[in-house]
Amino acid sequence: MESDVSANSRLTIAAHTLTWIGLYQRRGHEVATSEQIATSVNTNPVVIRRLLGELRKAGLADSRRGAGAGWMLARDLAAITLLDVYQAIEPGPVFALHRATPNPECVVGHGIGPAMTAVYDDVEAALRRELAKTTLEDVLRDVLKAA
Amino acid sequence: MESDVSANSRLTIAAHTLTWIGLYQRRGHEVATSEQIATSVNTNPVVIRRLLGELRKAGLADSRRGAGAGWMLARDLAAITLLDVYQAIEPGPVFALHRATPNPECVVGHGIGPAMTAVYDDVEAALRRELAKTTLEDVLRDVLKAA
DNA sequence: TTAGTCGTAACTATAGCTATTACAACCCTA
DNA sequence: TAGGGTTGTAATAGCTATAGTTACGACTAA
Repeated sequence: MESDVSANSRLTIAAHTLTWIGLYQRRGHEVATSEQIATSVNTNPVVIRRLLGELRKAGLADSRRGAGAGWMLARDLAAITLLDVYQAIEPGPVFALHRATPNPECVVGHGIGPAMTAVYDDVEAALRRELAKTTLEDVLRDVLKAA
Repeated sequence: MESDVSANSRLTIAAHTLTWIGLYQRRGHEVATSEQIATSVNTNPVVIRRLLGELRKAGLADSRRGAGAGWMLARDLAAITLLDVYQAIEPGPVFALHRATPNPECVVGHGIGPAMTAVYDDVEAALRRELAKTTLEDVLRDVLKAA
Protein backbone atom coordinates (compact mmCIF):
# COMPACT_ATOMS: atom_id res chain seq x y z
CA MET A 1 0.00 0.00 0.00
CA GLU A 2 1.40 3.35 -1.05
CA SER A 3 1.40 6.59 0.86
CA ASP A 4 -1.12 8.39 -1.33
CA VAL A 5 -3.98 6.17 -2.35
CA SER A 6 -5.84 8.90 -4.15
CA ALA A 7 -3.53 9.45 -7.09
CA ASN A 8 -3.74 7.47 -10.27
CA SER A 9 -1.97 4.15 -10.31
CA ARG A 10 -3.34 3.38 -13.75
CA LEU A 11 -0.17 4.37 -15.55
CA THR A 12 1.87 2.20 -13.21
CA ILE A 13 -0.38 -0.80 -13.76
CA ALA A 14 -0.42 -0.29 -17.51
CA ALA A 15 3.36 -0.04 -17.74
CA HIS A 16 3.71 -3.08 -15.50
CA THR A 17 1.30 -5.05 -17.67
CA LEU A 18 2.91 -4.24 -21.01
CA THR A 19 6.41 -4.76 -19.67
CA TRP A 20 5.38 -8.12 -18.27
CA ILE A 21 3.94 -9.23 -21.60
CA GLY A 22 7.06 -8.05 -23.40
CA LEU A 23 9.37 -10.00 -21.13
CA TYR A 24 7.15 -13.07 -21.30
CA GLN A 25 7.17 -13.00 -25.07
CA ARG A 26 10.93 -12.64 -25.16
CA ARG A 27 11.15 -15.79 -23.13
CA GLY A 28 9.43 -17.64 -25.96
CA HIS A 29 5.74 -17.51 -25.12
CA GLU A 30 3.22 -16.34 -27.67
CA VAL A 31 0.53 -14.89 -25.44
CA ALA A 32 0.03 -13.97 -21.81
CA THR A 33 -3.25 -14.36 -19.94
CA SER A 34 -4.84 -11.71 -17.79
CA GLU A 35 -4.68 -14.24 -14.97
CA GLN A 36 -0.89 -14.47 -15.16
CA ILE A 37 -0.46 -10.72 -15.36
CA ALA A 38 -2.85 -10.16 -12.49
CA THR A 39 -0.75 -12.46 -10.32
CA SER A 40 2.31 -10.32 -10.94
CA VAL A 41 0.45 -7.04 -10.48
CA ASN A 42 -1.43 -8.43 -7.49
CA THR A 43 -4.88 -7.46 -8.59
CA ASN A 44 -7.96 -8.92 -10.24
CA PRO A 45 -7.76 -10.30 -13.81
CA VAL A 46 -10.72 -8.15 -14.83
CA VAL A 47 -8.80 -5.01 -13.94
CA ILE A 48 -6.06 -6.15 -16.31
CA ARG A 49 -8.46 -7.07 -19.08
CA ARG A 50 -10.21 -3.71 -18.88
CA LEU A 51 -6.90 -1.85 -18.98
CA LEU A 52 -5.59 -3.98 -21.84
CA GLY A 53 -8.80 -3.25 -23.69
CA GLU A 54 -7.94 0.45 -23.62
CA LEU A 55 -4.37 -0.26 -24.62
CA ARG A 56 -5.58 -2.34 -27.54
CA LYS A 57 -7.81 0.49 -28.66
CA ALA A 58 -4.71 2.68 -28.74
CA GLY A 59 -2.82 0.14 -30.82
CA LEU A 60 -0.39 -0.94 -28.13
CA ALA A 61 -1.68 -4.44 -27.39
CA ASP A 62 -3.65 -7.18 -29.08
CA SER A 63 -5.64 -10.18 -27.94
CA ARG A 64 -6.65 -13.61 -29.16
CA ARG A 65 -9.83 -15.35 -28.04
CA GLY A 66 -10.91 -18.92 -27.58
CA ALA A 67 -8.73 -21.71 -26.25
CA GLY A 68 -5.05 -20.81 -26.03
CA ALA A 69 -6.17 -17.22 -25.88
CA GLY A 70 -4.31 -14.32 -24.32
CA TRP A 71 -2.59 -11.01 -24.89
CA MET A 72 0.41 -9.88 -26.87
CA LEU A 73 2.16 -6.64 -27.71
CA ALA A 74 1.16 -4.87 -30.89
CA ARG A 75 4.53 -3.10 -31.03
CA ASP A 76 7.94 -3.80 -29.59
CA LEU A 77 8.71 -2.47 -26.11
CA ALA A 78 11.25 -0.09 -27.63
CA ALA A 79 8.51 1.44 -29.79
CA ILE A 80 6.21 2.27 -26.88
CA THR A 81 6.85 5.34 -24.76
CA LEU A 82 5.22 6.08 -21.44
CA LEU A 83 3.49 8.94 -23.23
CA ASP A 84 1.84 6.42 -25.54
CA VAL A 85 0.64 4.51 -22.52
CA TYR A 86 -0.46 7.67 -20.73
CA GLN A 87 -2.48 8.88 -23.68
CA ALA A 88 -4.10 5.49 -24.05
CA ILE A 89 -5.48 5.43 -20.52
CA GLU A 90 -5.59 8.97 -19.12
CA PRO A 91 -8.94 10.58 -19.77
CA GLY A 92 -8.59 14.12 -18.55
CA PRO A 93 -6.14 16.86 -17.66
CA VAL A 94 -4.18 16.98 -14.42
CA PHE A 95 -5.67 20.32 -13.44
CA ALA A 96 -9.19 21.55 -13.98
CA LEU A 97 -10.82 24.95 -14.04
CA HIS A 98 -13.72 25.83 -11.75
CA ARG A 99 -16.58 23.36 -11.42
CA ALA A 100 -19.10 26.15 -11.52
CA THR A 101 -18.49 29.11 -13.79
CA PRO A 102 -17.04 31.97 -11.73
CA ASN A 103 -18.76 35.32 -11.64
CA PRO A 104 -18.36 36.82 -15.13
CA GLU A 105 -19.11 40.32 -13.87
CA CYS A 106 -15.98 40.22 -11.73
CA VAL A 107 -12.74 41.06 -13.52
CA VAL A 108 -10.92 38.15 -11.96
CA GLY A 109 -13.83 35.78 -12.36
CA HIS A 110 -13.98 36.69 -16.01
CA GLY A 111 -10.31 36.47 -16.89
CA ILE A 112 -8.95 33.76 -14.62
CA GLY A 113 -10.11 30.87 -16.80
CA PRO A 114 -8.10 31.72 -19.92
CA ALA A 115 -5.12 32.76 -17.79
CA MET A 116 -4.95 29.44 -15.97
CA THR A 117 -5.67 27.46 -19.11
CA ALA A 118 -2.56 28.89 -20.71
CA VAL A 119 -0.47 27.78 -17.75
CA TYR A 120 -2.06 24.34 -17.58
CA ASP A 121 -1.42 23.77 -21.26
CA ASP A 122 2.27 24.44 -20.70
CA VAL A 123 2.33 22.14 -17.69
CA GLU A 124 0.67 19.29 -19.55
CA ALA A 125 3.07 19.78 -22.44
CA ALA A 126 6.03 19.52 -20.07
CA LEU A 127 4.55 16.42 -18.50
CA ARG A 128 4.10 14.79 -21.88
CA ARG A 129 7.60 15.74 -22.97
CA GLU A 130 8.93 14.04 -19.87
CA LEU A 131 6.88 10.87 -20.33
CA ALA A 132 7.94 10.66 -23.97
CA LYS A 133 11.56 10.35 -22.90
CA THR A 134 11.11 6.84 -21.51
CA THR A 135 10.23 3.73 -23.50
CA LEU A 136 9.04 0.46 -22.03
CA GLU A 137 12.38 -0.94 -23.18
CA ASP A 138 14.01 1.51 -20.78
CA VAL A 139 11.63 0.43 -18.06
CA LEU A 140 12.41 -3.24 -18.64
CA ARG A 141 16.13 -2.49 -18.53
CA ASP A 142 15.72 -0.79 -15.15
CA VAL A 143 13.57 -3.64 -13.92
CA LEU A 144 16.13 -6.27 -14.86
CA LYS A 145 18.92 -4.17 -13.40
CA ALA A 146 17.14 -4.09 -10.05
CA ALA A 147 16.82 -7.87 -9.98
CA MET B 1 -19.21 23.45 -15.61
CA GLU B 2 -15.99 22.24 -17.14
CA SER B 3 -15.42 19.24 -19.35
CA ASP B 4 -13.57 17.14 -16.82
CA VAL B 5 -15.00 17.39 -13.38
CA SER B 6 -12.74 14.80 -11.88
CA ALA B 7 -9.44 16.65 -11.97
CA ASN B 8 -8.33 19.00 -9.28
CA SER B 9 -9.70 22.51 -9.45
CA ARG B 10 -8.06 23.38 -6.16
CA LEU B 11 -5.12 25.12 -7.77
CA THR B 12 -7.48 27.15 -9.93
CA ILE B 13 -9.56 28.22 -6.95
CA ALA B 14 -6.49 29.04 -4.89
CA ALA B 15 -4.95 31.16 -7.65
CA HIS B 16 -8.29 32.88 -8.19
CA THR B 17 -8.60 33.61 -4.50
CA LEU B 18 -5.14 35.07 -4.00
CA THR B 19 -5.32 37.09 -7.20
CA TRP B 20 -8.65 38.49 -6.13
CA ILE B 21 -7.28 39.55 -2.75
CA GLY B 22 -4.26 41.11 -4.42
CA LEU B 23 -6.34 43.18 -6.80
CA TYR B 24 -8.74 44.17 -4.04
CA GLN B 25 -5.88 45.36 -1.86
CA ARG B 26 -4.38 47.37 -4.71
CA ARG B 27 -7.67 49.15 -5.00
CA GLY B 28 -7.22 50.41 -1.47
CA HIS B 29 -8.96 47.86 0.73
CA GLU B 30 -7.18 46.36 3.69
CA VAL B 31 -8.85 42.99 3.88
CA ALA B 32 -11.16 40.80 1.82
CA THR B 33 -13.84 38.55 3.30
CA SER B 34 -14.40 34.94 2.34
CA GLU B 35 -17.93 35.98 1.41
CA GLN B 36 -16.71 38.46 -1.21
CA ILE B 37 -14.22 36.00 -2.65
CA ALA B 38 -16.80 33.23 -2.75
CA THR B 39 -19.08 35.47 -4.79
CA SER B 40 -16.37 35.90 -7.43
CA VAL B 41 -15.40 32.23 -7.41
CA ASN B 42 -19.04 31.15 -7.30
CA THR B 43 -18.78 28.78 -4.40
CA ASN B 44 -19.40 28.59 -0.68
CA PRO B 45 -17.48 30.88 1.71
CA VAL B 46 -16.43 27.89 3.78
CA VAL B 47 -14.62 26.42 0.80
CA ILE B 48 -12.64 29.64 0.51
CA ARG B 49 -11.91 29.79 4.23
CA ARG B 50 -10.65 26.21 4.27
CA LEU B 51 -8.41 26.85 1.29
CA LEU B 52 -7.10 30.13 2.69
CA GLY B 53 -6.33 28.30 5.91
CA GLU B 54 -3.94 26.07 4.01
CA LEU B 55 -2.46 29.03 2.17
CA ARG B 56 -1.90 30.80 5.46
CA LYS B 57 -0.12 27.76 6.84
CA ALA B 58 2.22 28.01 3.86
CA GLY B 59 2.91 31.67 4.52
CA LEU B 60 1.04 33.02 1.50
CA ALA B 61 -1.98 34.59 3.19
CA ASP B 62 -2.95 36.00 6.53
CA SER B 63 -6.18 36.68 8.35
CA ARG B 64 -7.61 39.01 10.92
CA ARG B 65 -10.47 38.07 13.20
CA GLY B 66 -13.24 39.93 14.94
CA ALA B 67 -15.23 42.79 13.45
CA GLY B 68 -13.70 44.25 10.29
CA ALA B 69 -12.05 40.89 9.88
CA GLY B 70 -10.88 39.32 6.64
CA TRP B 71 -7.99 38.08 4.58
CA MET B 72 -4.87 39.68 3.15
CA LEU B 73 -1.80 38.60 1.26
CA ALA B 74 1.29 37.74 3.28
CA ARG B 75 3.50 38.47 0.27
CA ASP B 76 3.13 40.55 -2.85
CA LEU B 77 1.58 38.88 -5.88
CA ALA B 78 4.93 39.11 -7.66
CA ALA B 79 6.54 37.08 -4.90
CA ILE B 80 4.12 34.17 -5.15
CA THR B 81 4.56 31.58 -7.90
CA LEU B 82 2.00 28.97 -8.87
CA LEU B 83 4.47 26.44 -7.51
CA ASP B 84 4.17 28.07 -4.09
CA VAL B 85 0.41 27.78 -4.34
CA TYR B 86 0.60 24.22 -5.62
CA GLN B 87 2.84 23.09 -2.81
CA ALA B 88 0.59 24.77 -0.26
CA ILE B 89 -2.50 22.84 -1.30
CA GLU B 90 -1.50 19.70 -3.21
CA PRO B 91 -1.21 16.72 -0.89
CA GLY B 92 0.15 13.95 -3.04
CA PRO B 93 1.90 13.12 -6.27
CA VAL B 94 0.21 13.12 -9.66
CA PHE B 95 1.00 9.45 -10.23
CA ALA B 96 1.00 6.65 -7.70
CA LEU B 97 2.53 3.21 -7.58
CA HIS B 98 0.41 0.10 -7.04
CA ARG B 99 -2.19 0.11 -4.31
CA ALA B 100 -1.29 -3.40 -3.32
CA THR B 101 2.34 -4.46 -3.41
CA PRO B 102 2.99 -6.37 -6.64
CA ASN B 103 4.33 -9.92 -6.51
CA PRO B 104 7.93 -9.61 -5.25
CA GLU B 105 8.81 -13.08 -6.58
CA CYS B 106 8.19 -11.85 -10.12
CA VAL B 107 11.05 -9.97 -11.76
CA VAL B 108 8.76 -7.26 -13.07
CA GLY B 109 6.72 -7.10 -9.87
CA HIS B 110 9.92 -6.64 -7.95
CA GLY B 111 11.62 -4.01 -10.08
CA ILE B 112 8.77 -1.99 -11.52
CA GLY B 113 8.30 0.19 -8.44
CA PRO B 114 11.76 1.77 -8.39
CA ALA B 115 11.76 2.07 -12.18
CA MET B 116 8.50 4.00 -12.27
CA THR B 117 9.42 6.08 -9.25
CA ALA B 118 12.44 7.40 -11.10
CA VAL B 119 10.27 8.46 -14.01
CA TYR B 120 7.60 9.99 -11.80
CA ASP B 121 10.19 12.01 -9.93
CA ASP B 122 11.36 13.51 -13.20
CA VAL B 123 7.78 14.24 -14.26
CA GLU B 124 6.95 15.96 -11.00
CA ALA B 125 10.14 17.98 -11.25
CA ALA B 126 9.20 19.13 -14.74
CA LEU B 127 5.72 20.02 -13.54
CA ARG B 128 7.12 22.05 -10.68
CA ARG B 129 9.60 23.80 -12.94
CA GLU B 130 6.74 24.82 -15.18
CA LEU B 131 4.55 26.07 -12.34
CA ALA B 132 7.46 28.06 -10.93
CA LYS B 133 7.65 30.08 -14.13
CA THR B 134 4.41 31.93 -13.45
CA THR B 135 3.77 34.35 -10.60
CA LEU B 136 0.38 35.56 -9.48
CA GLU B 137 1.47 38.96 -10.81
CA ASP B 138 1.66 37.32 -14.25
CA VAL B 139 -1.76 35.81 -13.71
CA LEU B 140 -3.24 39.18 -12.73
CA ARG B 141 -1.67 40.79 -15.79
CA ASP B 142 -3.31 38.19 -18.03
CA VAL B 143 -6.59 38.62 -16.22
CA LEU B 144 -6.61 42.38 -16.69
CA LYS B 145 -5.56 42.00 -20.30
CA ALA B 146 -8.58 39.79 -20.97
CA ALA B 147 -10.97 42.36 -19.52
C1' DT C 1 -22.42 45.02 24.31
C1' DT C 2 -23.15 44.16 19.64
C1' DA C 3 -22.36 42.79 15.09
C1' DG C 4 -19.62 40.82 11.67
C1' DT C 5 -16.22 37.43 10.39
C1' DC C 6 -13.15 33.73 11.15
C1' DG C 7 -12.28 28.77 12.33
C1' DT C 8 -13.87 24.39 12.24
C1' DA C 9 -16.74 20.32 12.86
C1' DA C 10 -20.25 17.50 10.80
C1' DC C 11 -22.82 15.85 7.19
C1' DT C 12 -24.18 15.00 2.30
C1' DA C 13 -23.39 14.51 -2.62
C1' DT C 14 -20.72 13.40 -6.53
C1' DA C 15 -17.24 11.10 -9.15
C1' DG C 16 -13.31 8.09 -10.20
C1' DC C 17 -10.58 4.02 -9.31
C1' DT C 18 -10.30 -0.54 -7.78
C1' DA C 19 -12.04 -4.96 -6.82
C1' DT C 20 -15.16 -8.67 -7.42
C1' DT C 21 -18.80 -11.76 -9.28
C1' DA C 22 -21.10 -13.47 -13.09
C1' DC C 23 -21.79 -14.99 -17.56
C1' DA C 24 -22.07 -14.92 -22.60
C1' DA C 25 -18.96 -15.17 -26.59
C1' DC C 26 -15.27 -17.25 -28.67
C1' DC C 27 -12.21 -20.83 -30.63
C1' DC C 28 -8.45 -24.26 -30.25
C1' DT C 29 -7.85 -29.09 -29.37
C1' DA C 30 -8.79 -33.65 -28.69
C1' DT D 1 -18.40 -31.99 -32.34
C1' DA D 2 -17.92 -31.62 -27.53
C1' DG D 3 -14.99 -29.62 -23.82
C1' DG D 4 -12.55 -26.30 -21.62
C1' DG D 5 -9.94 -22.23 -21.04
C1' DT D 6 -9.94 -17.27 -21.89
C1' DT D 7 -11.68 -12.99 -23.46
C1' DG D 8 -15.20 -9.23 -23.20
C1' DT D 9 -18.26 -6.83 -20.50
C1' DA D 10 -22.03 -5.69 -17.36
C1' DA D 11 -23.32 -4.96 -12.64
C1' DT D 12 -22.26 -3.98 -8.07
C1' DA D 13 -19.84 -2.36 -3.95
C1' DG D 14 -16.17 -0.02 -1.24
C1' DC D 15 -12.90 3.61 -0.71
C1' DT D 16 -11.13 8.24 -1.26
C1' DA D 17 -11.02 13.06 -2.56
C1' DT D 18 -13.37 17.20 -3.65
C1' DA D 19 -17.00 20.09 -3.04
C1' DG D 20 -20.97 22.10 -1.04
C1' DT D 21 -23.79 23.22 2.96
C1' DT D 22 -25.32 24.12 7.75
C1' DA D 23 -24.21 25.25 12.23
C1' DC D 24 -21.99 27.40 15.88
C1' DG D 25 -18.30 28.84 19.01
C1' DA D 26 -14.29 32.23 19.08
C1' DC D 27 -12.74 36.55 18.37
C1' DT D 28 -12.45 41.67 18.14
C1' DA D 29 -13.38 46.46 16.39
C1' DA D 30 -16.64 49.86 17.16
